[in-house]
Amino acid sequence: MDDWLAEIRRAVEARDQRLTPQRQVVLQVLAAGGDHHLSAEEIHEQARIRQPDIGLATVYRTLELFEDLGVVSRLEVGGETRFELNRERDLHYHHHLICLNCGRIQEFREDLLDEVERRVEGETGFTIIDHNLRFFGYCRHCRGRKKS
Amino acid sequence: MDDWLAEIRRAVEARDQRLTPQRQVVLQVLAAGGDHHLSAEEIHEQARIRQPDIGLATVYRTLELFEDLGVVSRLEVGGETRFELNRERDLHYHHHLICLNCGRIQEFREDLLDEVERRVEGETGFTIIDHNLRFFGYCRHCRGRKKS
DNA sequence: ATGCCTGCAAACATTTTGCATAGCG
DNA sequence: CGCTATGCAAAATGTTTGCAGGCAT
Repeated sequence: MDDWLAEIRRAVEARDQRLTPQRQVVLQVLAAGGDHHLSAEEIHEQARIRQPDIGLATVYRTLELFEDLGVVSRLEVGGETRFELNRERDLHYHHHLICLNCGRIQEFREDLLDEVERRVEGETGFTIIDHNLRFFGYCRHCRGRKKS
Repeated sequence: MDDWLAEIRRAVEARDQRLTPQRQVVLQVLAAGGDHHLSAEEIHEQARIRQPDIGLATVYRTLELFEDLGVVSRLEVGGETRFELNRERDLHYHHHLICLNCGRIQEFREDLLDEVERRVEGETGFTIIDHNLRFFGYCRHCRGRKKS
């Protein structure tokens, strides 16, 4: 099961860097967060439960490292950045649904975008590396009531 | 031709607000920007050419108003927010291609997303109001050379 | 010892807010 | 007048950086 952690450790050490306790804690927090997309501040808060004097800057630096490694990806929403663990290989094909009322973010897996991507490349001459699709609306719970 | 401006004036006045000189200048700047997506700072800079003592806060407040009215939309990219005028009615169906090298943003019109949207609504119970699709890659000019 | 890592605080960039004043209707 | 709008400066956010010390090889 910690094949997972071991793999990340290998990737980190391949860059002559270390999977320190702080970095592991950040991973644990992200993993425990499930499908939640946490802000740096929230990750920091959670991390402090296990590692009381971890600094916010360390969290940011850690997230940056993990993003470089492809372990984590960032999602900019409403002026702040939220982070998620990339659990599968097919991270390319998952999109976000953002509730305009409660702010909750859920995910959706989908593979219909390849076609669109190819059309865009053909028509514009742009070489596409990645995409990012977000839907805004109201989740099941917030349906009907716009304020809450 | 200024059917356009008149329409916005009507929308503003319908809220018991006014289309002041400052607000008009912001509109002019956005209109002159063509397909460019300007940051608040850039809009402020341009606006000052015509209206030297317009304040940055006014620009922000104006952009907020116009966003409420659906006249302007915002695009968050790389930690900063960029603004664009919604020229057509079908603003729903235009997406952005962001060059990872030079940062230039171009647009692409597309209507293939309705299908995806309906599938998402069916499978998740989410009510979708809007979406936002961005492609990241290299534009024609930056192809090949990743640094420049 | 020589690296990478860390916490802290300061620096930064962007956006928002408070307030006194100005200006339209 | 009453109410919206403005400029300015201060405050609030969110993120990055510099640095002195710490820790693991």
